[in-house]
Amino acid sequence: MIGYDVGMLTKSGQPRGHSGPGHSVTNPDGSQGQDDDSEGRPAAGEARPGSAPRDRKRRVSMADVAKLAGVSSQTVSRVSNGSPDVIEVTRQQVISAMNELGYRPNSAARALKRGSFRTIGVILFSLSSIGNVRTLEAIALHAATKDFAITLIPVTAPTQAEVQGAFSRMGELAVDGVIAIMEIHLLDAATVSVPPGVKVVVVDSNAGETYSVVDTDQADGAHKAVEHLLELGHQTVWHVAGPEESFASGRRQQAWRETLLAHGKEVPPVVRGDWSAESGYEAGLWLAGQEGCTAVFTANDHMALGVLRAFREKGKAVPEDISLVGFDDVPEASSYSPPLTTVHQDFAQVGHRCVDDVLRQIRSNSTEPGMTLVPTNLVVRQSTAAPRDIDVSA
Amino acid sequence: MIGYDVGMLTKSGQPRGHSGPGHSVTNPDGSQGQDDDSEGRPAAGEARPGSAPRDRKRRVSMADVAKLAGVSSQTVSRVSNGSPDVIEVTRQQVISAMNELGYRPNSAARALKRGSFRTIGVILFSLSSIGNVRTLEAIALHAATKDFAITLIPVTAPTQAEVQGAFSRMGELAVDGVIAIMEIHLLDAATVSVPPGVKVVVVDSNAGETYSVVDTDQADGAHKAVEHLLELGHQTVWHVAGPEESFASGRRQQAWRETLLAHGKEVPPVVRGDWSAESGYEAGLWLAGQEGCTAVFTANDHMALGVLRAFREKGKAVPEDISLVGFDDVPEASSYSPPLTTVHQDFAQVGHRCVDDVLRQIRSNSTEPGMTLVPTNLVVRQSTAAPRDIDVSA
DNA sequence: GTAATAAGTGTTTACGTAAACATGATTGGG
DNA sequence: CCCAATCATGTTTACGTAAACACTTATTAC
Repeated sequence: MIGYDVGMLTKSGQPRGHSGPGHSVTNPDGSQGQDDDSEGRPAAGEARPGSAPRDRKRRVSMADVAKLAGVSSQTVSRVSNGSPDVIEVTRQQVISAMNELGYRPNSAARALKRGSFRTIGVILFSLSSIGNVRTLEAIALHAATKDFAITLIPVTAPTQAEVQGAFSRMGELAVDGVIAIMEIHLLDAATVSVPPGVKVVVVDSNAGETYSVVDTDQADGAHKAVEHLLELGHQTVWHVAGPEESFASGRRQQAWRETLLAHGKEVPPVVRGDWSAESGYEAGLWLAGQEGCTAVFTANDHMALGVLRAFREKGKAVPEDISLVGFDDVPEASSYSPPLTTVHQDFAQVGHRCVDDVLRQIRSNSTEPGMTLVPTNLVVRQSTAAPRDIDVSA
Repeated sequence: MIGYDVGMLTKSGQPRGHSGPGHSVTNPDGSQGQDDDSEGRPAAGEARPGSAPRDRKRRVSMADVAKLAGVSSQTVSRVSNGSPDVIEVTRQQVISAMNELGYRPNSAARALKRGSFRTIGVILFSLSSIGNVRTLEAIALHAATKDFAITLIPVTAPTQAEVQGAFSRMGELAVDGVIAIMEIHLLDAATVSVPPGVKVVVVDSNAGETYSVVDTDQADGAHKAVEHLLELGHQTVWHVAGPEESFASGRRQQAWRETLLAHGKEVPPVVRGDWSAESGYEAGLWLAGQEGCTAVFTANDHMALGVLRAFREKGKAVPEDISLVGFDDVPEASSYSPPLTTVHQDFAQVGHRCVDDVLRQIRSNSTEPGMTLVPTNLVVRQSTAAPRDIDVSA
């Protein structure tokens, strides 16, 4: 995966000439080109004798293509939309006219006529969490395969007002459906009104009864993490939770607690962080001083990183003195010291399902909610082991 | 920043007992086959034979509002666009009619008429790098303040064909300008043709003479990193570079080399990684075995994380045995062990400038390229120190 | 051979908005 | 008091596309 490139600074910049002339449709500064049309177009906006180099050359429309190809604009439309009712010869004429003029369908007009934009809006508060980013990426990629575009609707602050604002802008935005990625519980149907007919899917929230929800199976993941530690022989498992406002955090914490109780274990006090590595560090400092703490489950990997640092500074070895499990499986988790045992979230899957669900709603023109939980799996690395004083080998 | 929620486990996990009854759960391996569907192209629409409770209530249009308010639709348009030429009484009538009917402007029609969508397209290959993500976030936020929306145009593979495809889709996409975030040098003007009139800004590439470019001042950052290590008294600085295709990597490497040469230092062989922590780990294993290696500059923080792990495993202490500097200043860098000295990139600034530049081009209707370099600054933490055998205190 | 289809293409129209132009009402200067 | 200027509003039109329908031919059915 890595190579040694001794001293090689040869300005390797240029990726093979690839000059291939072939088909230079457009000169970026293209003063001219654009052939056709020298025969005076009725609109004649060109006049502008004075300075003003407005090269506001009207875009090529179907009518232009139709004229060149010697057909009606409706036929051009049919070709453009792949209608089977066009004879091959005509189709070729139209296509070559399209190429000659560099025709591109105008999506505004198309959307106006069709009443659909083939676009999905994604509302998100922040891209600072790995999960949001990966989910967004998956959404974008999957939507692209369905020929849908993605419009981003950032929300600057996680307040009711902001979210409400984002939703009400929906109505006027060029969007057929909406995916809201919110890790905060702001989506009470009571307080946020969505324009009628807008299809919504929510990631990670409590809006389950009003809108479709897609999410990682948080409880399942936390359960697996805790079970793993208990099976190794730990008496109980401590927990570094995420911020209180986060639903994901809440669900992980709840599952952690329930799993402990189900095994008849004591439930230690919760340490609460804010997802950041820094807060994990502080939590770790405190945990390192707790008697009998041999196993810790942190609600995400970044906090686990902070915990690791704190433990190292306090002379606690991982996993010899304390075992640690994270959540997320960020790409770097395998390079922590030691490599982190963690719960892998399949964000790609989450994004995929989101798109499928909005498209389902758009197709069926209904807003009937569904719920999808994407399973997790535990990735065991080297940050967990049996506790010192217990022998489970027997 | 973190609070101790001691013992407070009493149901605190479950914010508002929202355990949600009812509500069908769709199994991930979804029996609901509706996946790969026939959605591809809208060849034949709907067909919907029987019932079809299409509540296709035509959307409220200006005409409806006009009728209710007893004015012409043009007056509604004026109110909608904040024209000053409407008398207050009339304006209020229109506004209340709007509210009553729940009118929202139709952006398709608006765009068709205006020839502008107030939308910026962002082409990106991947969201896996921190920089891209943070830049995108900044772009989205800043564009929002300018009342522009963001459309995502993901490119699945960093090939010429893909990028070309993305650009030619531009023409038909509802986009007034484009920001391309590409860390790969694929944007030769010769091979990629942009539809005429499309305003382009490129982040991190070599397209400087054709398109506007905005980027972090990579050379400056690398220079600062190397200078810092040399000032501490190290004889030279080793380098873990990013992948060869990356321009950012190339510039950092080049600046590293030039700085060493400027100080008359020897230039050690380059170790090449691929940005991942894993590749950093491998690089670190190799570096740990090199005689005289006391200072390392890695081209990003994640690789530095891997290097740290390798050094720890090889018994090399940081910074006592080897000093280490990263690049990016990811949020967790301060929680590495030890906290990492690194070059901070101001991605927010980069995104901000991108938007400003596209908007400039859109406003002036020119595509005249500009170039903006955003300065970096070195964040000194605890991974760097003077080498063992040198005394710089004098 | 004629009627009934079907296939391929053209014509008309509507989508919702806003620019350009037109109208009617008010004002003010001489 | 009239003409011009200004203001507030109405009317017409065009933006580019695609649905609905109309119109030719060719093909098939009898």
